[in-house]
Amino acid sequence: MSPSVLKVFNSYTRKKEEFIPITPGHVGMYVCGPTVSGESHLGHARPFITFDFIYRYLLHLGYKVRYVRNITDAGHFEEEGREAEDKIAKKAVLEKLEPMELVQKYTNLFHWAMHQFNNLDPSIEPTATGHIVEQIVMIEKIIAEGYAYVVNGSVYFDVKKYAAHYPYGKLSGRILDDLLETTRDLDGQDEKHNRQDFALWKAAPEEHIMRWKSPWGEGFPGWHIECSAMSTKYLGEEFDIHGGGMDLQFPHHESEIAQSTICNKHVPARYWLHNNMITLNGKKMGKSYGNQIMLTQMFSGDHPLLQQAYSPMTIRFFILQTHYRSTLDFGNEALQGAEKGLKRLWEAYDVLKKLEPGPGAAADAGLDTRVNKLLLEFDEFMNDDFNTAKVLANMFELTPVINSIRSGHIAPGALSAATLQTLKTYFYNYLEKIFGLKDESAADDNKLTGVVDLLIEIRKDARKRKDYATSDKIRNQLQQLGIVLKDEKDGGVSYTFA
RNA sequence: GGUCUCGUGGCCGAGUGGCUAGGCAGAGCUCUGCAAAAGCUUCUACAGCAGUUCGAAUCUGCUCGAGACCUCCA
Repeated sequence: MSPSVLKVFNSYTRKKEEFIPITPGHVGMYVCGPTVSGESHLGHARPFITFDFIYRYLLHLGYKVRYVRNITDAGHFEEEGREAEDKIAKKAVLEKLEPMELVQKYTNLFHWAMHQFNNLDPSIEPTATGHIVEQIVMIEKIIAEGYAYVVNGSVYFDVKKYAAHYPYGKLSGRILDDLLETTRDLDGQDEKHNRQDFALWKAAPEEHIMRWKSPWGEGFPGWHIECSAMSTKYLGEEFDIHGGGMDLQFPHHESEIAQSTICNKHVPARYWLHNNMITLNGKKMGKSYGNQIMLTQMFSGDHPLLQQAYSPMTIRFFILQTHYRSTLDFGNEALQGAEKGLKRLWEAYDVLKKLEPGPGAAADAGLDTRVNKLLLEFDEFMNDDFNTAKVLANMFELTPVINSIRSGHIAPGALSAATLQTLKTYFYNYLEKIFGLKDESAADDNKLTGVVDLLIEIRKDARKRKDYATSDKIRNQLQQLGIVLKDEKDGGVSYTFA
């Protein structure tokens, strides 16, 4: 079988393309991070888990990856054209907190959630407020190039002029004329030459707390410029992958492209990857829809729509079971299905780790071949635009094989030693290294496992004496504590912590 | 209104012309002191209509339905 190459769906060209990094062996990846003006909800989990397994897969392929994910802590306009209220400043007033205190609080919470999900930390996590100077420099350059204009201390990007020379709207499939017709009629837009122009810098009104000095007076940066400035600074004028949610395609990413094209003469990234949304009853989960479930609520189960708590790994697995470019509908039944499926898969993985190869060559050549084929497909599926769903399907097909070897339905020597080793390697690589799943059920307390082991010994003795009352008592009481005992056929006992 | 996407069995979801997706739930059987787990077997699909084709969930058209973006948004 010829080794397949990584192909990714590029939103910019709307095609699956072979992934070829600009610098061989190295990958620069920028992913739009959170706005830390509030708590993260379930929808936010999707992009960060998605780009985490993409990051992990690139590492697995042997690339040196610089993964940059920003923290948007400068806030944007709540309602453009109106009083230009800074989202973060406004909330801070409500909660009577310093803006940076609020930013820190939600940044910490975000980091905590990311670690719950076992997401790897990005290589660099720059903040918008820490890069005001870079943003100002970039804006000056755009003005110098003639693609931005200053009005009353604010700076706007001239989209109309840009569109006359460059393919504006290519990423989002938009036509400028359509935008002209359909852009909402908002108040106070008189500053802009054209409605679709966007702010690079906004003059800060008196009450605005977050403000910085600039050549145009005191103000704060527009939303899109931060990503352009920070990606350019850390990844260069042209880098490999730019990621984010599909809802950022327009206007955010389209604007980034315009800014970078003027400043750097390049579309910033070669491959644009966008994950789809998590929906609730078919509707996108989001603040404005009022249908969001916070991550802390997911983990605790404390929400009217939740029948139970769902662990971070359950959510991660739930997301992995779907292709990242498909919408994923939230539901208790679906989450519970994911929880059980993950448990079954993980238990088989635990069994696999302990399997010893049988003597000699594969006793069942047909099975041996089938197992190898399923394993090799893992790489093919991942190379085909990160099809984690198909990899997991193959894992589930291998699960009965693993369990059958353990239970004796399949002879231990049915698989060759080499195949068994490959099986172990692939499961480790995919489950732990690439998919980033981890065991949540394990007790992290040696004393506890010692006590459980002791109880199991006592129960074994009881069963030998056919003292089932005692043995059942031990099993039932432990179960009430969330420790589930299973009698194996070979006389052993395994247990899991709920 | 404009642009675009989607509609798969009880639930979640793979899948771009022919071959079983997979998970969860349900049913039966085997194993087991009992239970749990596991193994084996099994029931529900491709929104509707028409067309292209030897053959379509997969291509085309229409109808119905849902959603996304056009404003902050993962």
